[in-house]
Amino acid sequence: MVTSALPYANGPIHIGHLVEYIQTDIWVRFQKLRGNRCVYICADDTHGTAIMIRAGREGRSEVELIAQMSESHQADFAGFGIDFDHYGSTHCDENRQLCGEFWQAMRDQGLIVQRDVAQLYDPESNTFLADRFVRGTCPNCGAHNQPGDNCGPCGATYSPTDLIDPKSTLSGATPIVREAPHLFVQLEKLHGFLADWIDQSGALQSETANYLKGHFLAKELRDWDISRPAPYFGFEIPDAPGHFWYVWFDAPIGYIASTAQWCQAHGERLEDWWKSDQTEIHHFIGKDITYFHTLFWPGMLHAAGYQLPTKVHIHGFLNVGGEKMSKSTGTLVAAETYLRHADPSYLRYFYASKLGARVEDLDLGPEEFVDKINSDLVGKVVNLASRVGKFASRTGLAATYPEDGGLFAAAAAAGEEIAEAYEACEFARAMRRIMELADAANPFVERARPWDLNKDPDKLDELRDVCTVATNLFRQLAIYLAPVLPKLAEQCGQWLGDPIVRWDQSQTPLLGTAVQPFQRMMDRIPIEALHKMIEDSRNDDDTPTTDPAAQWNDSDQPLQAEPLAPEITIDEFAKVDLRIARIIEAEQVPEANKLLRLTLSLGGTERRQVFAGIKAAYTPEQLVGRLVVMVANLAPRKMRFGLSEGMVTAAGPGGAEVFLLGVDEGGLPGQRVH
RNA sequence: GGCGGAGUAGCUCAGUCGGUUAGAGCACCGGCUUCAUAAGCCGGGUGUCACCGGUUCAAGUCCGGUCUCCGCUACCA
Repeated sequence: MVTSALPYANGPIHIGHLVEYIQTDIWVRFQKLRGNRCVYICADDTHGTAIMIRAGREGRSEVELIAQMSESHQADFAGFGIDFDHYGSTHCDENRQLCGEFWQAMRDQGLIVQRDVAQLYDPESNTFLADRFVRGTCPNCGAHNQPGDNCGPCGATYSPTDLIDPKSTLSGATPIVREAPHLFVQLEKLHGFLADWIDQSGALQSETANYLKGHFLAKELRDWDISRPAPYFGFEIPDAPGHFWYVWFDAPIGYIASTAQWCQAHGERLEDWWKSDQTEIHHFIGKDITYFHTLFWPGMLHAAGYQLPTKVHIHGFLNVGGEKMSKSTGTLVAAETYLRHADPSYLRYFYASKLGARVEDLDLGPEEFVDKINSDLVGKVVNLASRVGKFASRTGLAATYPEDGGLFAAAAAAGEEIAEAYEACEFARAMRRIMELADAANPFVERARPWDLNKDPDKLDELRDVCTVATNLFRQLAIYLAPVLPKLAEQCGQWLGDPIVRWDQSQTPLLGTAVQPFQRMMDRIPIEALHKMIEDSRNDDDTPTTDPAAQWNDSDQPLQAEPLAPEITIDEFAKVDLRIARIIEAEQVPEANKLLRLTLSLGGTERRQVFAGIKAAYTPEQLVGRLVVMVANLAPRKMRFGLSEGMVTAAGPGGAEVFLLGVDEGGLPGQRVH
């Protein structure tokens, strides 16, 4: 039983998602090629506030929205050769029923408690507001238009009910605080079980087990808020009318529900797949949803008497060109956009060549991508077939395997090692070994010189022998690569009239058979294709840029990261007393990670001590003597290292990217900024 | 600050149990070749194995420490 995480029905599939689905699909295809019984299950994750809001905004029902989204997801996956045994939806009767079963089990074991929760409620939309649907003024620093859970500028975390002047992003209305009963899972009651499972089962990569032990298991596990009051798009809780299961409760159960549908269609028993110790259960997920799958989910399975995962395979995120993907730079490439510009096999191979079994982010560099495809796949693998293709079609394959200097035997012997790498999800290692075999195969053709043999009619047998060797070496590669490149395996099978269906076909040469006319199997990719893809992707979502004098090409990213605050009056601005100040002392605060201690002079004897979070951006030496702009009438604040009596103005996202505001020539300490 | 990962050729990375002169692919240079998709073959490496110290007959590898980068996490005006 193998699953990938259920994609949320709120947006299209992009190349970041595809890391996981390609990784899983390769592993599943490998298992099947090895003759293992293996079922690959997935589904759309369809519930929650976001879906409800979006459907409302688009003026259609949730059911319509998720149906359309499911169709588009499945088309994207099909385009990349992701071969699910079944693709379902969390919004189905099977799931509702299974959720009820899990719920009852958890009730029976006394894991559920009820408590009132004060939450912001939008009286206009008649909706409780999730954190991200509220914006307001940060209670800590006063920054405007901040989201409901944390403040961008100061990083403070708080509850949305703490926000000053909160506004609903749905209606713009001022939310009211409303108490509503919520149901909680007392996860702490499963603490011992989870600790044992994480420690003993071997289901988790060591770094993940370590992370959980350090961050969650070290203290008491908090109750998990598992219900949402109406209105909510999801399943109503049978014994708590007006309350719905939180989407993260029914989503993983969707794995089982989707399996149930598959069972029904194929005459299988669900128990054999989810309640049998004869069946391995493998989840492939991204690191962002680690704790749902390593704490809540095992707890739920345990409570309901289902089999626990054999392995939770966790992968990292995709970067593009060394940076996080982003819409504005066009690196967040939609699956559909990719397919307009490049062959899906390329991405499958590229990811395979980068993926290991650890939780590590991977990087897609356009140059590296093009190099790998053109050198490895086209130059080495496919070209091997291509260079004898024409001759082989004429001669066919010899009846007995000719002398090849041990090449075929060596490649056959490498099969187990390659298989082990696949099995362990060390795809990069597998690809490396396969390319070594391809490297060894090409010199054979060179030395045998089939093009010379071809000119001499008397040497037809010799030519056939050479073709037999080269063709079989290619076929071995195609078999080893079949999990990654199913299309190539298919092409190879058609060419030689012998479909690739089993791994151990790599151990025996194909002999005494005719060969179909050779057709090219794969094209080189020009780097421009990737540039166009990114260009195209940038245009995909954004309106065309109407740039009259955009000669500086400034990104809109900073503004998006921190949208404009609400309008204020001149009087409100006047309350802020900004002054020019001179930094007369600057020193490190050894215990602080980000802070420098500054002494500012406002001229004369007026001094202020300020702690500024600019340590990563400036050294004390760079600062002494500089004029800066400070907030001079800010209430003093006691910090761990002393009293901070003001604030130095600076811009930038933070860390080393902090830029102090300067003062042009002539400004004097103590002068007010108007 | 805590936890985890990484640092080896211009780039991407192998390097097993400590054991010969530290490797591969790509890129680059020279030659050969013309079957093949301007593909292929042969040859070409002067690397501070991040740094310092230790153990050892022997350290890229083991131990201790330091630095840098990445991820998560905390603190942070």
